[in-house]
Amino acid sequence: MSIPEPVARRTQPNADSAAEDYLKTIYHHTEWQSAPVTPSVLAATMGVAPSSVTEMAKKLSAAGLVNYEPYKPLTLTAEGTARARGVIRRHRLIETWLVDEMGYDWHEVHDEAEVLEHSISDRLLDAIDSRLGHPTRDPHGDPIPSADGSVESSPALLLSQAAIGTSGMVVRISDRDPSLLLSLAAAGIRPSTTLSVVSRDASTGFIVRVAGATESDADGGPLVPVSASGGSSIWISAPA
Amino acid sequence: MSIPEPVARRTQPNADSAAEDYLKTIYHHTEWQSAPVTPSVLAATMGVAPSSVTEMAKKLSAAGLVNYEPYKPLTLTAEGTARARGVIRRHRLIETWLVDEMGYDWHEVHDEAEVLEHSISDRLLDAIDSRLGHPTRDPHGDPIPSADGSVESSPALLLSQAAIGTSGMVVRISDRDPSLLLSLAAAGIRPSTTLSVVSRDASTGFIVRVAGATESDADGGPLVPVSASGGSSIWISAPA
DNA sequence: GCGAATTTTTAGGCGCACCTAAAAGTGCCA
DNA sequence: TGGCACTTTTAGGTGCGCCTAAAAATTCGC
Ligand SMILES: [Mn+2]
Ligand SMILES: [Mn+2]
Ligand SMILES: [Mn+2]
Ligand SMILES: [Mn+2]
Repeated sequence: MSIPEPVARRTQPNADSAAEDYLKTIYHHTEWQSAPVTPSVLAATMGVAPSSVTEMAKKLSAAGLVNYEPYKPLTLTAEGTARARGVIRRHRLIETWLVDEMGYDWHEVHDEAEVLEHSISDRLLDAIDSRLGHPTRDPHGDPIPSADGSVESSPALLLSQAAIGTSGMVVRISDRDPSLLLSLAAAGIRPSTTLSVVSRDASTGFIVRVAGATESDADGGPLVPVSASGGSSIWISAPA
Repeated sequence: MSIPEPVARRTQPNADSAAEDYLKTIYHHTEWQSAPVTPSVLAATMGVAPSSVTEMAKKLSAAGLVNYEPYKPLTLTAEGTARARGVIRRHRLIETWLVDEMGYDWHEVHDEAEVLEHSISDRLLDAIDSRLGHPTRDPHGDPIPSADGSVESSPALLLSQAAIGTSGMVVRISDRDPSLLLSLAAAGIRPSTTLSVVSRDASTGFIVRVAGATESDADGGPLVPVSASGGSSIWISAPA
């Protein structure tokens, strides 16, 4: 007859996933290019109003995660950086798991990871990490921060900033645009593919030569067009 | 120089996970025992104030998921039942996955599933379901609703309601109390274990005899004490 | 069948993460 | 150096899911 136990079920639904997304986005902006992260930039990236950024900036500042002074760009504190890397670690391990074990293709994983990164426990994250053998790169070539917070950074060059004739290995491709990922996969372009820049035109886009999987295909594989926006989504290894 | 794309990142954090938990809890109350689900009962189970239940009841009623009339018990509409089963399907498949593939023990999975049940996509749920071979029972013996919404129900008897001398197979053990699960596992009691009720005392608890894994151990295995609350957490198959 | 105890609903608030509109600050450049 | 465009902050407001306290309805014991 006992009432079914007042189970303290209120595991708060989603903790502070909004805050986590702000931290992650601030970190992201400094990860590859490093322009100052102003409220307007952050607002545009996150799809919120600038005033929302100001509000959150104050909260994160009060929590010691963000350095905020009115009218100045936002930066992460050491603690904020650590937290951001934690979220990114989750995101990328989840993406890797989805591709390696759950039959997802690389263009399908971003949105799922965007949600799960806030829900998964440390325990489960560790289990995934172990199963995958502690990977250091996600399916898009992004480095996976290690559990202790260190990140392997490889210097890279945006395709849009490479001179004609430059060649290098694809290091990383932004996972934000699924259709780009789909078309690049079709063209055989993935992290570790070797490319060379054949032509570039700010408006039209680029043409790259894709080296075959084997080195034998010496003087070049197929020519592939890459849109202008694709050019700002592909990083190649910086020439030595 | 382009601003980093106004990605419509607002995948709403957690959809309506609160609503899902209400539906699930209402369903739960009718799944094993069927007392009327009043606001006070629901409030106690969910750990919220009764007034919160009334409010949510109105919302769910407006959404066509719950039948609500002031001062009457809540019931689920057909649509509400379907939704509840969907959440429960997610919950139990996640639990099964955690135990079968991720190295969790059965007493550790409930809380993780409580969160993930609201975050996982249909796509991922299907992938998990396939990997596991479309299981029909979770680690605690609870039936997993199928994708089309049907549920296999096996008539069962609460240990606390079984007469002395009754024996039967454990069909299901509530997953709400991890410490109970831990001690039952230590005593070798799991779904499909055969038990017989040796003694019962409403206040002290119960003593059950656990049959060995093999039938050979005919006239009985070890005697195990079960607390009073444990008695309301273990279901055994109803005698034929 | 009536009053008291209990349950349920209503009323009014709170924090969160968002918004729009208005005010204030910054910085460029004529 | 002053004006003006642009950015940022402030002010005030919304919906959600929760709360407490008070009011209303129901139920139960006599
Ligand atoms: Mn996210
Ligand atoms: Mn990625
Ligand atoms: Mn839940
Ligand atoms: Mn279970």
